[in-house]
Amino acid sequence: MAGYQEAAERIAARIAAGELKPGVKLGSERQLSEQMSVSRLTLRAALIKLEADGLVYGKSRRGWFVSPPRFVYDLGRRANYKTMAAAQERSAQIDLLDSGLAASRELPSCMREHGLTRAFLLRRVRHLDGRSVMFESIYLSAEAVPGLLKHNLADSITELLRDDYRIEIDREDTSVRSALLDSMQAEALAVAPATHGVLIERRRFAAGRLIEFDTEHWLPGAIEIRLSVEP
Amino acid sequence: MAGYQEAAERIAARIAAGELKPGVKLGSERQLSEQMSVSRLTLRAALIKLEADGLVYGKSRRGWFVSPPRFVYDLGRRANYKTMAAAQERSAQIDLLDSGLAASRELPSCMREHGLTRAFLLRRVRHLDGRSVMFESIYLSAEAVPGLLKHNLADSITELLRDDYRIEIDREDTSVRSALLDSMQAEALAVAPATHGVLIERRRFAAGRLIEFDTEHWLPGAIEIRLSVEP
DNA sequence: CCTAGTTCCTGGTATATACCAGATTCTGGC
DNA sequence: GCCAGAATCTGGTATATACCAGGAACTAGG
Repeated sequence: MAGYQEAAERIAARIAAGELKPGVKLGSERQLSEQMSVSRLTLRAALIKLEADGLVYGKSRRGWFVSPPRFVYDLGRRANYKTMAAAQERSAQIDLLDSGLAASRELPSCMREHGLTRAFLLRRVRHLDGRSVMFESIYLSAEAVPGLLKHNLADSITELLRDDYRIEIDREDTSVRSALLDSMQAEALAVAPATHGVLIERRRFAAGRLIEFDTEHWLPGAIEIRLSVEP
Repeated sequence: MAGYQEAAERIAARIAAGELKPGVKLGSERQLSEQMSVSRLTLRAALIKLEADGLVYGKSRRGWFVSPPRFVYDLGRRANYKTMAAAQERSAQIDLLDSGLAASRELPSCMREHGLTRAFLLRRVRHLDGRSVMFESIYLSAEAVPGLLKHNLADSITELLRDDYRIEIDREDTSVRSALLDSMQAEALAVAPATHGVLIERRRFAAGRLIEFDTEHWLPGAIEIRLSVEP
């Protein structure tokens, strides 16, 4: 009786008991598998399941760690990332990987449907307590934000639109689903290729015009999405 | 050069080309792995990745199938499941697995915090085009809905509350995250044990009182959550 | 023609083994 | 004491093999 389910339960129990604290690195896979008398593949299966459940997370070729609490992403409140993180007593950081005009080939179809032909594309990685947890691609209508690249692009885009361009977002369509990370995203987040994640897509409008299209790939154990509605 | 990534791409290409249509069963794992000149484990890894991306789905011990389009779950519109499914031209069905008073041990903590001591528990499975896609556990405050078990529990609970109990939900707190299915849920949905899924939790209030607590475990490839907000 | 029981097939799980490339650690030279 | 290069360790991937229990298909009996 040495299945991955049992191995997962034993590790989960050690975490629940407080024996292993968030951020702590588990031993190496070979080491753990020997300790628990299972093969390395079985141990790996257990870790991958625990990762999907948000109890541990793996950093590619760097080991497995006990997960901190999920970041709570409130779709209702329009607070920016760093403010939300501060409210949860966590440190946040945004890295700009890439910025420029999107090639017309790679213009998202939803922008083309709205008659847009040119857009800026930003690629960013968001960190939480030093860990990279989200990869985002932001498309901004080039007509709406001329000279975008001269601005600070490593902070809240909402605030940039409001303060520098006087654009107030008045509608936001959000979509959430499960999706794989492509190789660029996986590498940027230092996770195994083809890790699965939570994909949030947002279309943001001002005065009926599509201003921004945004895809956010979150590591699945790192986020919890919340929403309060009053019909 | 025979990795799971390449195998996944080849299968994805066949689906994208329309060669394999939604609902169609792929060959057996042994058969496919031989065709593609990879080991069965490698082929399985490819299928599991494709499943996380929503292109195929596995039914435990029954094979792998090409996924139909995701069910679009609009959090904003308060339409019921069957209506939403009909609008998407899909057939929906709800099975009641279990109903009764919840043991006080298994009363969810959020209900206890609201001073509730007794609740009904319903377990249901929702189907889409004949495929089971979601497992839900519904806790209803026993004070709010006396004699609940005499009613039809295989249809919209919202409508039951409104029509039979004159309870109008005026606030709904929703939470979405990634989570594993437990063995009961996996069995009811006919998927492999410890499959990962999308967990939607809802707390529903009427006149400031918690009426209902609901957990919905969706198969990850079967659902897309949408929301439109106008600040 | 329908049913019950047997057989075969399938996916789910487990093992041992191997190799690669990126991270980390160690070590020798300056 | 610092730095660059080498050796080592680690996770990621791939193979072959094996067994089990649930599903599906077939077959024999009514």
